[in-house]
Amino acid sequence: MLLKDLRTHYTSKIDPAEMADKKVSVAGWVHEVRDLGGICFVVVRDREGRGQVTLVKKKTDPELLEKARGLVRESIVSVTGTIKPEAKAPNGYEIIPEQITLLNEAESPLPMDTTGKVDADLDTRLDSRFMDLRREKTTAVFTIRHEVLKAVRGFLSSYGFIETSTPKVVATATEGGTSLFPITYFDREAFLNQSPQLFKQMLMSGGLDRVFEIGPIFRAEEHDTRRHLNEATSIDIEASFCDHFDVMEILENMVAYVYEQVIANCSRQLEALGVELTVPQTPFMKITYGEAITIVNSYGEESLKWGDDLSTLSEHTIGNHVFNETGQSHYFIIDWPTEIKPFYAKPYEDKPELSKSFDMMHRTMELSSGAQRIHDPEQLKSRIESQGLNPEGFEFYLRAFRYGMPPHGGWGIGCERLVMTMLGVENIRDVVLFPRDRRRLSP
RNA sequence: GUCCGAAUAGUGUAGAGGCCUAUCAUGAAGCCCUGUCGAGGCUUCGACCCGGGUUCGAAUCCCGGUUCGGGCGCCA
Repeated sequence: MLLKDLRTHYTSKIDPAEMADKKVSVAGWVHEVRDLGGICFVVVRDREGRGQVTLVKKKTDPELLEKARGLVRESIVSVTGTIKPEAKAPNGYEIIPEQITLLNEAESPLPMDTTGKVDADLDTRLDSRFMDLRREKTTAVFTIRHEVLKAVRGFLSSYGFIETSTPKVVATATEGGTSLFPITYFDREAFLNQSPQLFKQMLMSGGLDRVFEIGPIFRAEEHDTRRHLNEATSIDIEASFCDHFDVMEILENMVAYVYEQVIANCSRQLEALGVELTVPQTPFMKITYGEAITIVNSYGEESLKWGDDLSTLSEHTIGNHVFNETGQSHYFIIDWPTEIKPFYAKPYEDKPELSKSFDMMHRTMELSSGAQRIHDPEQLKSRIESQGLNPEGFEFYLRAFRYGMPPHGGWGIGCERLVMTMLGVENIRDVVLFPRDRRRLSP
C-alpha cells in the first residue's frame, strides 16, 4: 500500500450528502475511544478536524472491534471504510470501518492532555510542544500566524515590494543598543544579526526600490518578560523616495489588511480561541513624543522629562489614554528625540533635536518602529560617531551611501507581537513554536 | 539583574503542625452498558522539588539551593 493511500480525505473534507456509501481513508491521531458496550466510537483527529468511526458490535468483525477497543489515545491510525450520513454523529457522518491500520502506537501516559479537559502550564506545554500542537487552540494560533504572514506577503507584494533575504551571520559588532550573540565563523568571531537594518538600506542603494524581509532576529539581552524573545521574527520593509509618513501609511494599511484576512479566512480558528476580531481603523492616531510625555505626566504616576525613553508603565498609560479617547488599540508615537533613536534615523532639517522617526504601538506594547533614514553619508558618519560607535566598523554600509543613495524610509514590526496582540495572547511564547528565551534552549 | 509568588500522581488541583495510610478532576487497567459526542456507573493504580533545621510529630513552620510563574529593569 502506498502511504498516500492511507489518507484519501481530511476528516473535514467529507461531505455526507455527496459521499454517502463512498469508500474513504482517513488518517491521524486517535483522539478518543468511547466504548459503550454494544457500540464503540473511535474519534480520529487530523489537522483539519475530527471524524467519528463507528463500530456496532453485532455488525462488526470481532477482531476489528477488539482492535478498535485496544487503541491507545494519540496513536497514529489509518481507517478505511464507508461513509454513512448520520444526524447523531459529529459533522453529520460516520465511517463504518473495514480496516484499521495501526501505524504508530503512543506510549502511555501522555505528557499532557490534548482534549482540553485538563489544563497544562505553558512550561509543560513547551516541554512537550509536539503534543501541545495537537490541541485545537494551539493549532489555531499557528494557523493564524501562517495567515498573518501570507497576508503580509500578499499586501507588500501588491505594493511593489520585493522579498529579500539578508545574512543572519554578520561581522559588525553592533549598531549600538542591544547586545549580540557571538559565534565562531571558522577561525573568526562573528555575530548573529540583531536586525536586517543595515542590509535593507544597502538594497536601496542597489536600486531594488522597495524590499521586505521576514526573518529571524537575535538579541542577547537578558530580558525576562512575557513580550520578549531572544530569537524573534521580524517583518521589515525599506522603501526609496518615501518619508516617514509614507511608510507609516503602508504600515497601518498592512496591519488593517492582515486583520481583514485573518477574519476572512480563519473563522474556525478564531472561534476555537474565543477571539472576536475587529479591523483597526485607519489612519491610526498620531501623537508626538512631546505629547506622549505630557500625557504620562498628567496622570501623575510618573514624572518624565524630555529626552527620557518611555517606561513600560508609561506605554500602558498612553495606550489606555488613547484607547479611552478613540476606542482604538493602535496608534503612532512620532517625532522622537534624535538622541534616543538609532543613528540612521533622519533628524528634521529645521529641528535637528527631533527625528523623523516613529513607533507603532498597541495598547499593551510597542509593535514596530521606523523612520525616514539619513541618506547623506557624511551626516550618517557623524551620527555614528556621536552615538559613540566607530565608523570603521560600518564601512561596508557607508560605502553604499557614497555612490547614489536615494532618500528612503522603512520599519520593522515584530511578527510575534503582531500575532499576540491580535489574539489577546498574554505570553509571547505561546505564539512561537519553539521559543528561545533567557532560559529555554531546548526543545 | 531585581522584587513578589509558587513547587503535591503523567496532567491540572485541594491542603493553614497531629483529622494525611493526602482531596478532586483527568488519565491508565478491569468490569457493566446499543448512539456516545468532555458518555455514564462500579473497582483498582499512581504524587508531597532537593538538602538542612525547628518539633514528641512537618506536605504544612524556618534556612539554603533548584526550577517555574508574574512585575520591573535591560531591550534602535
